[in-house]
Amino acid sequence: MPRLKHVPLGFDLAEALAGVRIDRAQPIAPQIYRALRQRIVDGRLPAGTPIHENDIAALCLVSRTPLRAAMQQLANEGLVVTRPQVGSAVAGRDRARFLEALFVRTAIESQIARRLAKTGLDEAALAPVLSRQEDAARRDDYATFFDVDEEFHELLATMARVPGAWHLVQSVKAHVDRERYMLMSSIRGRSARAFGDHLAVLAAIRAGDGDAAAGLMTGHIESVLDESFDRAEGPLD
Amino acid sequence: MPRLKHVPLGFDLAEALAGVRIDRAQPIAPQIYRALRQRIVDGRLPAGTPIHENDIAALCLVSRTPLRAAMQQLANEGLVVTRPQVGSAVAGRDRARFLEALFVRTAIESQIARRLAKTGLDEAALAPVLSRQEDAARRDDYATFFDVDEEFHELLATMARVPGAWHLVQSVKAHVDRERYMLMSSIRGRSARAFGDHLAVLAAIRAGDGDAAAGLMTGHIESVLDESFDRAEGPLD
DNA sequence: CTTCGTAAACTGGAATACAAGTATCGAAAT
DNA sequence: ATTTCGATACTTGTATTCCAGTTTACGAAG
Repeated sequence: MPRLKHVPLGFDLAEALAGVRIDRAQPIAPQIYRALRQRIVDGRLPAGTPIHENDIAALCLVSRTPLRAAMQQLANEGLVVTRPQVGSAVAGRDRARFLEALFVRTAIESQIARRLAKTGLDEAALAPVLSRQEDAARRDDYATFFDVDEEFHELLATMARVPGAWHLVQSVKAHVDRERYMLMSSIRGRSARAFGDHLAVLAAIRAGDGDAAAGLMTGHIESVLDESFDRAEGPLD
Repeated sequence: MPRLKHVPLGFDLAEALAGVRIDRAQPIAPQIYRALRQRIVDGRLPAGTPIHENDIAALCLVSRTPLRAAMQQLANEGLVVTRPQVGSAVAGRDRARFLEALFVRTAIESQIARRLAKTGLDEAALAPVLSRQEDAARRDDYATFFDVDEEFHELLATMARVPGAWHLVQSVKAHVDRERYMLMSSIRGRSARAFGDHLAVLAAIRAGDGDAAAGLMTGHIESVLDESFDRAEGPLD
């Protein structure tokens, strides 16, 4: 049986896909997509894990059709690699792709910061998100800060009237988030630092200094580089 | 029969899809995707054209399965809108989406210019593309200049070591290209002007002036705005 | 004549069945 | 013993079939 080997030791696929609950009343493909994406990002599906459409479909109790739709989107984002008539697998962590994702994020989000410096902020919409961030930062709870951070950046894109740009950022963000998840547990005080970054960016925006806001945003996004990427350099396919 | 009406008068779908030739020896879905995308961009499939999967599949002599894969990608890029259980149609021209696409292009490509100002250019790879541009510009042949322009921008992304970023730009570029196709025939000397823009950007890059290069690139990309978008403001769905 | 209800038919979504291609494993020959 | 050739089995890709939801059209009633 020419199944792709290199399954990371006694790794149980069923366990990794345990918590997949499908709401049959809603479109299935996006649900499968989100479930797989989340599991790839947080490491429950490590790089190199073979993705056999039949197996996954059976484990998730869905047919191959919606699964394939999800797989195609995943492949389009570079999260899985699929060789026709051979098989698919979770894409290996690739430094070049990671740096590209970082490039795209900084390019788009720094431009968003620049624009907001001209157009101004919607402080009313910002306040609740900031308060949640402050709370998470105070408790140094990076797991929830992770989610609130997402909210924050999305809100900025919405305020800049480019929600579609945020959609695009999300499609590459997975590669950044994979690294962030690796680093999450090891760093202390990381939430507080990120929160500080946010406040600095906002201050520059309020001051109307577009260049400064863009630079601070770039630095904030690239701060993930500070915590040694190389340490986690895993094996590539 | 609850088929989506509003077919643009006596518009023949079969004629618009006349030149679709499928190479059965290669994956079908990408071929269908490219064919439809091109026809939407160049106007052969006008905004609002209903896309009935059965009809299209029959006209292209393929099954619905690969067609649906193409449609999903098209929908993801916003080129077609699909209401579940109702039907799909070519997306209407949307000024907001167009401006967003422009925003993303300028954000990424100006950043590419900035980076190249630091890292330098690969003049050897650049030369042939430039010569083709000059030739097209001299003949004021905007149709072929259109293609060479594509090459140029892609080459810049490759030289900046972010080919994936270009892939992302392409996914939004369709919305910009739709406008460009509208304006193509009406403007004279447009190729020469665009070529001049390119030379200016390259000069700034060679001079190592990142800010200037970024600004020139932004101006070049946004030059499509000069030729009155509003003139072609079509009906929205 | 207008409005509401019902039914039919078309649509997209999912599941199943079929075809083509490749890598692996084994056997045979050198 | 090693290398090469062939068969087998598993994979993705494509086609076909089936199902459920929604909309529109038609008819009846007020």
